[in-house]
Amino acid sequence: MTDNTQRPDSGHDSTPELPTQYTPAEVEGELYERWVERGYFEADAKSDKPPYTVVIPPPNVTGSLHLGHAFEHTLIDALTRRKRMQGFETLWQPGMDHAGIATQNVVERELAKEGKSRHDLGREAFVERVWQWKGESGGQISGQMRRLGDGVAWSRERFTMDEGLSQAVQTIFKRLYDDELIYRAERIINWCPRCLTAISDIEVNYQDDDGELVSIRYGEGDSSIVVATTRAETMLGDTAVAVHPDDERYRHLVGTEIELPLTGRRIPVVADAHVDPEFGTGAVKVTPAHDPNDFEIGQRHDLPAIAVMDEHAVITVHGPFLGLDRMEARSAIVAALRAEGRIVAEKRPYVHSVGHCSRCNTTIEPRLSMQWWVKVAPLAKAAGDAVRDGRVAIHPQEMEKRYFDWVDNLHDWCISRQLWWGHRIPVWYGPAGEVVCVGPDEQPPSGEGWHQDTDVLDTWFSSGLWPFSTLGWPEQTESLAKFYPNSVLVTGYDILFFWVARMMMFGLYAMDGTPPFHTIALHGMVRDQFGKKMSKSFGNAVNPLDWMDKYGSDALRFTLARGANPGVDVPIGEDWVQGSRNFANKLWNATRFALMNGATVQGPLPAPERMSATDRWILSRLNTVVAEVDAYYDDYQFAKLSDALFHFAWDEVFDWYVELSKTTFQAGGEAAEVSKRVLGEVVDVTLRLLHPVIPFVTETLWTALTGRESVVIAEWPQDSAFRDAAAEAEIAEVQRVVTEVRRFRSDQGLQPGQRVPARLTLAGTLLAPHEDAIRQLLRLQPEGEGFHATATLPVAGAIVALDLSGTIDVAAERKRLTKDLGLAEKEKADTTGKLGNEAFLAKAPEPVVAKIRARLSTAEADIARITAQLGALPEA
RNA sequence: GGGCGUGUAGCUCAGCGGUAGAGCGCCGCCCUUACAAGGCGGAUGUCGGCGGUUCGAAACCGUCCACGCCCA
Repeated sequence: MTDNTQRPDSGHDSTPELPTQYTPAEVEGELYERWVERGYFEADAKSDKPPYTVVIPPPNVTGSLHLGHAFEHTLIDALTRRKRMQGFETLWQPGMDHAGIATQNVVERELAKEGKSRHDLGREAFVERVWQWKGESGGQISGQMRRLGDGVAWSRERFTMDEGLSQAVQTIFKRLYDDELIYRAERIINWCPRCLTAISDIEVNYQDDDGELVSIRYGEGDSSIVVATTRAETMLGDTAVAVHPDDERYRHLVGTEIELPLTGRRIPVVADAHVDPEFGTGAVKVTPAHDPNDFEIGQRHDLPAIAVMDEHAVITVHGPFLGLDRMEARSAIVAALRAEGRIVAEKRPYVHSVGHCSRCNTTIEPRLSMQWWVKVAPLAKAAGDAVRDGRVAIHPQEMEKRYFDWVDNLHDWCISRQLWWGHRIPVWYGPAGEVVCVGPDEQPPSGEGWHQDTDVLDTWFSSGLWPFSTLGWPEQTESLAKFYPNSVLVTGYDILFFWVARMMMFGLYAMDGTPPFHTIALHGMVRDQFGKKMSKSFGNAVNPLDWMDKYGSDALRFTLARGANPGVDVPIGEDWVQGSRNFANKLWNATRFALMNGATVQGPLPAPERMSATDRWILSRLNTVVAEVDAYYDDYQFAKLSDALFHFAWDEVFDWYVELSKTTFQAGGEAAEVSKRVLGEVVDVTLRLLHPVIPFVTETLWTALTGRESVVIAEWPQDSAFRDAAAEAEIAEVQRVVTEVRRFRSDQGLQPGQRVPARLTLAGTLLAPHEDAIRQLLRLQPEGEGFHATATLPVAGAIVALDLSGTIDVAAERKRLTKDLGLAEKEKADTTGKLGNEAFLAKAPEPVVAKIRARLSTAEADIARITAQLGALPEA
């Protein structure tokens, strides 16, 4: 790794020329390429530094960078850049997942344009075609991550379909199979009739749709029962009607058979405790092959399951409805029933919750089918326990509840997909009904009648292995030994159930009970500037690349970081990005000022005795901020740390320290030399503190200031423990007097630049050493001959007398003073009231009482001062 | 239906038991030699409603109202 020492050619005899405005677009790309070339982001498994490992929840190979990625990556990049500066061997692992359904969809659409389907190509050629697509147009996000500045170890980039990761998949499948945690079973699954595959429960989105609720009379006369349904087409597959066992209305019918309309079939009436007697008529139709609840009722009562649709959700039952799509069939069947006089009631629209495919939004068709499953109970138990017993921490902690609710109530996970793109299930079937699961080092059985399962595995089956498969598992690699477990997983709370739970289950299982990460840091969703969800259809989605082009990557990153409160959604608007750009520009110009005035980082800091109170104040504050920022980082409080740095840099360093130092630099001499070193220190440390969040502008400025190689490999600042409360109090007085007099000047309508003769009486106050600076900041001239004070402002024990040449706006001044007097009197009344309350005096802690006493005496002093000033004003 | 969460300045949000804050926006003055992507000054809130606990409540408890999210 490169040594971060002074470059020989970077003497400070000549000040580097910086333009007056910062143009990010000119430098960002070049800086990033330099960082990568120099290998700053690579991680060495042989290093003796302590490891810090983060995996990116692998983005989808079909995707491109959106604000959600930009947000998450900003947080991860900030964490890892700081750790790298702190001397950790830092690995941020990049890569993508193969996104089975999404990718297959993309390539099938391409084929469709050529008038072909995947079946025209055949499986092998199709998969070949997908690889070709991936090579040409997949993985755009990798390039876009460079734009953002992500410090990832590119040489380690992985893809879930890589050879090594596929080995990992086969290995864990075999182990789980041998442990009887993977099994094959026929159940009702979520079927997408467009994607033509099963999907898992969490890939189904429920939304309220307008449907119809139709009440149908089954049977005849006294033995008829009315059932209500939103899915009339499934009645063709009904094999029972169910009622609650305690329901008096139907007790006499339980055990009898009634006729199922349109079919001529007779079906039993069964009693099942799961039927809600309060809902509708209290009787439900039972279609075991097309509804998960009905399937269970069917199991309990040994009912046949009659499938009435094919994989496209087209009716397969012979008769007038054969070949109709499920929606067409619904209308046709309702019409036929109506013609028979069997429709008792119709409610339309009937709003109810309907499942949709999260990939294509097609309505899910529950379907009875043979699939592969993971038995999650023992795995989920372990995943829950790891958090319960504190081996894994969730930030913010409130999110633990959601995690437990989820892992403690997990259903078995359907992992087989009827796709061609993905990891093919390593199970072979033999001619005599043999089933053989094949491990990665084994030869699959061959010969007459043997064939491999045609399904592939859920993409999450492979991305769940990501925290260790990327490190070479199942091989016992150096990287695995060095970098597992990961330090932290940073991801959105919406992903808790997707990747997080799976990574936890697989990590604990595969790595002998070692969880995949110590900490799960959850962030919110990016929203627009009004807090609305971003969506293409709503038209408020933003392409982060546009904002990066316009304002720079740093501006986007800083805006996102400033909004990042743990687990809370972050709104973002262009105005705010602009504000962040302005901050970067301010930083730029402040550093320019420092360079123009000879700020230096050479040599040790002067001893405190040699420094002015101003120097000691800013160093005291600087160290306080270092400590604050560290605490916020350790608690994943990105908004807080960004805000602390923003305010320290702008409100304290730029607005006050830099302004105060101007007087020092003008005067020259020893004090100026000391301040040059202090200013250099303050800017240097501030840039290093900001670097993890805004890497580009800080790199440019820091290298210009220090002449060193790169801030990426600079040391993270440490709190030197230097504090100077006296200096802080002294500068607070300076700020107070300057602000007071500025306010007076503004009220009096004086132009900011207008020089005013003044007499300052500062003797005996903390302000005495600061007369020059105060005069400079307030544009006060020395009192010349014929000085005549027309306004006298007592503040902080000092007196500032101004000669406004006899003209002062008495009305404006009286108005202001009256307002201040009112505030002071209210303060006096409030505090007097509290101090007159014996219960308060008896029960409130002493520091609080002391504080109230201090406020009272301040208020009284203010009242005396202001009253005197008002008395001294000429009559209007 | 079950669970979680949120209502604080025009907007977006911090604060979570001891003087109501920030960013952006707004008003006024200013191109003061680092910066107009800037400087200085200013205005703005019965902290959703009602009860309670407390010496003291934006904060804690109860309740109501209004939103939002997740799960079924």
